[in-house]
Amino acid sequence: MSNLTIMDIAREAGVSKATVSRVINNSGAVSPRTKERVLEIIKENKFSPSATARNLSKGTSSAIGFVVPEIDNPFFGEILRGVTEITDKNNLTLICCNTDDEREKDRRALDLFKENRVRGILYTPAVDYTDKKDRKNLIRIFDEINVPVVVMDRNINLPNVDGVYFNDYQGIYEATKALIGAGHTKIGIINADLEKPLARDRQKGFTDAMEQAGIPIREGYILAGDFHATKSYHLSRELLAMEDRPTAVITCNNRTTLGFLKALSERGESVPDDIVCFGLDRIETLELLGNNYNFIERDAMKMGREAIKLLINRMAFPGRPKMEVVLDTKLIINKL
Amino acid sequence: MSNLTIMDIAREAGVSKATVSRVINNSGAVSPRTKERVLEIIKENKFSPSATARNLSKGTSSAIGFVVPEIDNPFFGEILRGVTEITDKNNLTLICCNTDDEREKDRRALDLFKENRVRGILYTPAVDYTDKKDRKNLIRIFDEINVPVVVMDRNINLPNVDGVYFNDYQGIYEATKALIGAGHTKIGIINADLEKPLARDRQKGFTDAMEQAGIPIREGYILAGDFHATKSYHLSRELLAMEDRPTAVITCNNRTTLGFLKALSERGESVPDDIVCFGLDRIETLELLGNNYNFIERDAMKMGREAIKLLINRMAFPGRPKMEVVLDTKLIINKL
DNA sequence: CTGAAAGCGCTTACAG
DNA sequence: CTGAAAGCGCTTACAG
Repeated sequence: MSNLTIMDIAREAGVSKATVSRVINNSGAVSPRTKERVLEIIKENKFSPSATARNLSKGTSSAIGFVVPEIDNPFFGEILRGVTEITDKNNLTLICCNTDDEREKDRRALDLFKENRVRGILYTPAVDYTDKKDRKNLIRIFDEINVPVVVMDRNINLPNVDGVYFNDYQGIYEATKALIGAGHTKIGIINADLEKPLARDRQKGFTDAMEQAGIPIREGYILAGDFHATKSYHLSRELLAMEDRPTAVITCNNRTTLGFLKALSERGESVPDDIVCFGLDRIETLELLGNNYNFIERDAMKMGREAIKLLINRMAFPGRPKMEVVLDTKLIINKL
Repeated sequence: MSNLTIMDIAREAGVSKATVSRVINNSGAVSPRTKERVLEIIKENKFSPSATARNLSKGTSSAIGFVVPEIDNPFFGEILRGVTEITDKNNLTLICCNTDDEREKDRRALDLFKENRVRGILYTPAVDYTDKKDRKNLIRIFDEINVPVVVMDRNINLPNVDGVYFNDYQGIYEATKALIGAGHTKIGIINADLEKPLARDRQKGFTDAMEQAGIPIREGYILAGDFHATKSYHLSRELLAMEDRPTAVITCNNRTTLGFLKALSERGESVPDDIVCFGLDRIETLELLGNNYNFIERDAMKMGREAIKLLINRMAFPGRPKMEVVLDTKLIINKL
């Protein structure tokens, strides 16, 4: 049996489609008696109006595009959870895409959103779009889609686009200061490619803290990987094997931390006795197990909530100036 | 500037809407010259046809509903990843919902899917629907929506509905046998409420293996929690504090394992020296760190892939008999 | 090979 | 308060 339509309901209620529509939307004037009768029949038949037809007719849509690079990374899982918490309440539909950090998939996701005429996009870029051409291209695509966009987590400095970011600079800066305060001077850092904005930002937090304390930075202690565990693991092995190695290491995201801890445990060493670790992001498993690493906490669920709120706000006020929400991080210190 | 329509393209190309439509869909006959011209103009204008209008017109949809209870649990994150891998290739749109294990949200997700006239649903139930009334209700809802459904992971035995499940029974059964084979006789198990089908299934794997080996099962070693870490933690504390405690413990999902390991590490004890642990599901973090627990591996990404394949197949062959895919698990043994 | 027209299931001025 | 009609942006028989 195919789906009922508004026409079926109208017929059965002995009214016109228009009236049924008014009842459904609670719009216009409908006499109480008519309304009741129509509602009754709708209920009886478990009728629910087609979102597709409604969207076409109204020229709007209830869909929000959501795209993240690694949907199986709990960090993004939590963001998504924060988002759904609010979309659910607002009757918004989430179209989810996963890009595996590939530009091509990023592109396809945006095409999909365009075809579906989404009302807004929650976007964590797959790559950093530092390449001039890629960047121009991306900006053009957003121009074409022409709906509100909120960038999450990875700030690629798009003109006139809202965003929600963590204050990673501050997090790393404070973590570094905390280590220095605890007497560490030989501090290493495992970061990603320092050409990339995200990595640069974090690196600056480190450098600033070190310079302010008048502590020289040793080139050999600065490792530039790619934010993934494997790379971090290999870099960490080298670092840990150095003759004169750091007494503390800062890792710049949760994957990096894991790579480091793996290299460490392979040597039969552990934190914080053999070396101190200060990581970015909570790692739930380790925390549960009482692992003594220190971390900079970032509330991903909150990021999700803020992002969708920003988007909804922008949908309501398309003309308002660009807004960026920067979420503070928090140091969780176990032992330095 | 609002979106272009097929009419704009038609006008500019000097043809009718029908022709443009044929070009877009590669359907019907269009002269090569016309086709080329139309394509040219489409490209120039970055035109992409409205999925909404197309869906309404064709009476179909490109959307698949995806609903899981805990989107920030990496297990479901991986399932989702497996799903997107295939939907991306088939130009299917994923509408994601998160239910937090709440029946009410489960219900709302299905309503949403109905309104959006999705073509199919990938469904992990929020609750087990053992309650007769709830169950009837659910079946009725699916009847109303009347599109293919594939249940994932949690088998609630819906009549005539496809599903993809792991062979948890076999996993636990083999794990238990492995423990017995290594000489353990005092084996505990941390499971969920044994009234629930999921838990019962796992429990049976345990019981069967023990009985076949002629080993008596001690009531006190059987803990029934709820598949969450906190509950497991509390139960584990009691278990570990017993005078005559087990030498090995089986934990029935990743959360349960964490709760157990937490209770253990709090006592200053660790696996496998103080007690052996055999868990269901890999825990990436622990593995990376070389933690010596044993686990039953379940390939969640594969579950995602199989589920969407089953759904696509069912969409193509609506009349075919019910199919269930049961994925084998695999023992990963470190030290028993 | 191409176009005019009807239709998908709604919404919304407009008229009464 | 209610309905007839036009329109949203497509697709698809049908006729030529």
